Amino acid sequence: MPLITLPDGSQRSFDAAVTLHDVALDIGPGLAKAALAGKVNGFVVDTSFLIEHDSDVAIITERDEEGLEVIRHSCAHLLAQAVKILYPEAQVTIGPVIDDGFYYDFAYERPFTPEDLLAIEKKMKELSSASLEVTRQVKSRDEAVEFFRDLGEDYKAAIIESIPSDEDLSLYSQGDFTDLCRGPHVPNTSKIKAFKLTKVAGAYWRADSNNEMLQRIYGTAWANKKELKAYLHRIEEAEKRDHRKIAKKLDLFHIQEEAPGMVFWHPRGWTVYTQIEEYMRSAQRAAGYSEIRTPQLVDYSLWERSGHADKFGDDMFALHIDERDFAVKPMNCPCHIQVYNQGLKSYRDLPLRLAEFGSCHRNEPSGSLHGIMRVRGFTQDDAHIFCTEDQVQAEVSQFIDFLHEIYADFGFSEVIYRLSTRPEKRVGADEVWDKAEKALADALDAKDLPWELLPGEGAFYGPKIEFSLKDCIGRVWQLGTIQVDFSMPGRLDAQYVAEDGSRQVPVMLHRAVLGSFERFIGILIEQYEGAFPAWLAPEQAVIMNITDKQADYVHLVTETLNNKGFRVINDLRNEKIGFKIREHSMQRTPYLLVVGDKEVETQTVAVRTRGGEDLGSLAIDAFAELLNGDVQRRGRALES
RNA sequence: GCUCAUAUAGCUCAGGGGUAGAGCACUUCCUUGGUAAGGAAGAGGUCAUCGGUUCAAUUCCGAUUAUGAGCUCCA
Repeated sequence: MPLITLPDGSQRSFDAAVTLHDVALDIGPGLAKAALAGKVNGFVVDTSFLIEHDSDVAIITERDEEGLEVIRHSCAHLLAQAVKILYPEAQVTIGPVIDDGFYYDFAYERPFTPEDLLAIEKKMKELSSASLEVTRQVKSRDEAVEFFRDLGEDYKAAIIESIPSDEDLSLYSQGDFTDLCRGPHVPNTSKIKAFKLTKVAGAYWRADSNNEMLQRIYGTAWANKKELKAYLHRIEEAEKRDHRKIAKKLDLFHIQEEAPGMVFWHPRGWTVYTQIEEYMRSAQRAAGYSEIRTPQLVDYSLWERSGHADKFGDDMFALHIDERDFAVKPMNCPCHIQVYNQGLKSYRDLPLRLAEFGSCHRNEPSGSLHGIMRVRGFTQDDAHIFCTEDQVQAEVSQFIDFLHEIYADFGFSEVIYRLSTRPEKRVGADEVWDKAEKALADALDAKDLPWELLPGEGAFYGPKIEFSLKDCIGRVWQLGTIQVDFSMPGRLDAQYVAEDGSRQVPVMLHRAVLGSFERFIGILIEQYEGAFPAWLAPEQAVIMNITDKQADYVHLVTETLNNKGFRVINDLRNEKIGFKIREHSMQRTPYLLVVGDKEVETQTVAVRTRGGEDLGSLAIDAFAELLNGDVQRRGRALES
């Protein structure tokens, strides 16, 4: 006699056990038709789920977040079914839901081509139109292994074998296709109405690069065609923000074949870069850091002592000159310890904060290079804080506040926090790692920040907090970090004299706010779509004449504004004003100043924003004040 | 590093076994025009590199390098 309580609090009782579908039907035939799955006492289940006891029940439709997930998951099965029909030798493996869609990995003798993808998608549409019923059955683990072995699905059998033998497993079937799955799934393939296969790529079996490569097909699926279309449009728009495309249009930098993974900065891009560097320099000075500069090329023995040669050696550029081995520095920390080690330090000197805009080179795998987001030569806003154990948490806490202030100046608010703990390849004793990991977790908790744990993802010398942002198409990039290091100072003989006169080893905090200038600028370009706020813009204003007659006045205004410390250029080309406005608007110059006879006469400039807003005619001083206000606000005020 | 794809003018791209194509940009000339493209003419390429097949390769095949997507790895 189950008594069903619905989300609105209303109750319905039934004489006998009922399926979720029956409950939906009891509420209304429309709902029964729309039902994709349901929630019984908080667990998402199929519409065929039999309710035998009093329960809280909700019907899930395409309008629920969970409904969309069910659709995507079922769409992955639809993909697998289509592939098995078209390419019977392909073996199925796994097919999970991801952001905005799903993928499915197949083992197949050859890679799928874009043409294959079209054929598969066509078959999927056929299967959806065929309205195949999706049914669920339960088997014991051993039965399931046997079932998939008989089908020749060795990967699937291997997956099941790694599940404890006393567990029962659910299998879902549609047509002749059966897959192992926890579920739930849509009751009928016709519920999968709006989907598209997006790309095909290799992916390692069980995510291990030592294993064979499988063929991964990605797709996206939505509740209806309209949402699918909106998604595809969104992706298209996002791709326009790609920092590589914008950088070319705005002449910011380039990368060429002779220096893979290294940036050639052009005047306009370098202006942005140096503005950021100057800003960071003064912010750091105010926060109690001392700036230093250390060598790029250092004898290999230092990297051996620091542990880099052992744990990081494959990623370093090493060279042999005049019978000596050197390496280009991949990190600044060992060099910073050398600066620390000059002169005996007292506990009174701590915390000692040494900062460097340190140029580093790492031989990153060729396949991982990506625009200026992932390069081989980059500059970190790096610093190392030498302190006592007791000072760690306060320093971490202070750093997080500092980082938030800086991100706010750049207009970023949605930071992703992650704590990475000890990796397999590491230096230092486990007790030391325990202490370091706890210090970081405590600092985050004390600020009540939401964070995600990444076990095993820490640096080889210590755990870290990562501060990440997303790029225009949703890829997450780590920018800032703070890492506790109880190991390297000891390895490189850093000491201080404690209050009691004893020699102690300081703790070292590695930290960066922007991470690398290169990556950070890449993110900024995408964030602003190239329209940098005035304080960062390569050129803050351009002054244009209508005819040659105003040229002298334009020169005068240009000089006046540049003398006030602004970055202003002029455009005296023999072109129509509309042409110049179009060009400079596309170059994203914040202010376009037009000068005709009228402006010369009244000693003004006609001000237009890059967005097309007409601010009227302003005296030079008034414009300077306007621009100065923008510069002072930095990225905190949203621009029109 | 792995899988797949791509590489043609400064940029964006078309083409195709036998003198290489467009738009924009560039140069010159005309035009001095008030808020997102004024007009005309001209110049510009060893078709990424190295090999192979062929009477003939920029085109077909292979390797290399770089780039792109994804995987793996990391700021």
